[in-house]
Amino acid sequence: MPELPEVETMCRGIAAVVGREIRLAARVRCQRRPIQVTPSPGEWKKNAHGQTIAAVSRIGKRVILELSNACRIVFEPRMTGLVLLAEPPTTEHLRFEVRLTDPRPAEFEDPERLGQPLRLLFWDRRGLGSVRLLTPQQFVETFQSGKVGPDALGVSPSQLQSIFGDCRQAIKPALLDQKKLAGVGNLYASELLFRAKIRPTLLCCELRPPQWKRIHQQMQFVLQQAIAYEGSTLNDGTYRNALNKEGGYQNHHQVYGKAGETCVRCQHEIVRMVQTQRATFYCPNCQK
DNA sequence: CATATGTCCTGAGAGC
DNA sequence: TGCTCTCAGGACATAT
Repeated sequence: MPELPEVETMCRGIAAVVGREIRLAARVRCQRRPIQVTPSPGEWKKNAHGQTIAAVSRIGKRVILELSNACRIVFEPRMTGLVLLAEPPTTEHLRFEVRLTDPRPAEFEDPERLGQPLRLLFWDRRGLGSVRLLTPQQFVETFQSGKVGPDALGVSPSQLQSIFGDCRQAIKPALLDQKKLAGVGNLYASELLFRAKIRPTLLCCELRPPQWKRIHQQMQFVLQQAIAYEGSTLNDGTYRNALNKEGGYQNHHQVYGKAGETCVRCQHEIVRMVQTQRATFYCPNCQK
């Protein structure tokens, strides 16, 4: 479930692609039902092949490659998508490949691949993700204001309050609305509200400035710390960084997936509930 | 417009 | 052991 920290880790992990030229960018044939790849192979050839990757960036939970012709390649991992420079976890779910010019940086040297170009891969077990090539105009239309909210790591406490303050939704499902705020997903929403000592069911319009300040503070803390640990690899082992290594933040979760366990602050039992069809974990004693 | 629900997908784990 | 069923949730389409 790549959220902001996992997608940021992917971006950092593929920084070596910047400055390289795209030799080929195409779907990989696999036995599974195909993921969404747009536009047509002909358009990919016209607008991606031969272009240099000018920059790697992130918009919310998407990885963006900016090309020298100002087109963008957008990777959307959704539930199980991975952007990799290493060999994928399985060849079965390999979906898309970007072949880049040599030489590769030394840390990616693999004797078995000598003489082959550096490959940037998109792997997706469940196949809910997508890969898109957007023209500059399409890129602006896709991400213009209103389509995606400000980044969760770039907002101020007062901005947070102005985004959510009038909302009559509960705070936890509201945090998941990417049109309001980009980057927070189901796992980190529970974690940050626990640390902020805010009950997930409180309506946004009931929250006061001191509470928004705590939410802001713990949102920055949790997301930054999760980035430092290269994201969370849950028990299913799906999430990996760009070199196919596990993240480490799952060892620092305090409530997510911990129903029935003891609260680290007050020893009360952690509870699982469902809000808008998503699991929420919290401590009923110390989240007021 | 705001908020809620249904849909896609695979594989792990539960229960019998 | 081996089968069936449920569940996980990101983003979008559709419904209220």
